[in-house]
Amino acid sequence: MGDVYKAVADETRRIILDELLERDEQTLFELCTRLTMKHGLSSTRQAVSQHLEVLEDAGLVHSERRGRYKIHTIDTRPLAQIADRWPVRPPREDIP
Amino acid sequence: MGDVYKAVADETRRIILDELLERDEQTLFELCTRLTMKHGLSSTRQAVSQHLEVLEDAGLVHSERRGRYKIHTIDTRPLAQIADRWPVRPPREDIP
DNA sequence: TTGACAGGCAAGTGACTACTTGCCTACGGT
DNA sequence: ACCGTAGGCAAGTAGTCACTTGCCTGTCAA
Repeated sequence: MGDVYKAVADETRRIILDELLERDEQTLFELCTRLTMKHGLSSTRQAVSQHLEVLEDAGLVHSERRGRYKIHTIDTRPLAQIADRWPVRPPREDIP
Repeated sequence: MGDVYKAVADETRRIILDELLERDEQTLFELCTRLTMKHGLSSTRQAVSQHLEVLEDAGLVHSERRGRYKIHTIDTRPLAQIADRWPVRPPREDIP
């Protein structure tokens, strides 16, 4: 099982998650097209494919083959461990 | 301003955050000692110092000089943007 | 004031990582 | 059957990152 933290450490992978959150169940080519069109990224197909592999290892994306297409589905649940590990609250204020 | 995602991408930095969450306001040497004793990490002082710098750039740690000591305080608030960006909910289930 | 302690600065190194390039496999339509 | 499309499989490369090493600065106690 891959590292969720390392998965979201890359900005391109974060944009892929954004894109899948906005429109779930996209193929590799759809994602490539949208990354170049909407986000101005000039990533090759292989680059995006490798990013999706990392996201899949982290459990953030699931994939399913349909004919000659590979459909990618987002799963944000692994991100919950981040919020669970360090509860968000204001820092200690030192008032002398 | 540094990258919060890159800051938590490293396991040592995550352990530092754990340690600061359990006991806030530690010096560099205290953190070094606890990392080696409690977590079995053999990090040098400079390594931990550089990690703290990354965490500070990301806004996750604030530091304050007191005499010859440097006190480190945790601030988990920058982590909220992760939960905000991708709301955690179950993935789409395909029931044919 | 001198030595010990807490920390900083900066260059160098090895490992990892994002990305590319080139070629190959599989499925579908005509 | 054949061509085009969607995707996979490496190997190679350039850049980043974690970590070390060596030396320097500042602070407190005796």
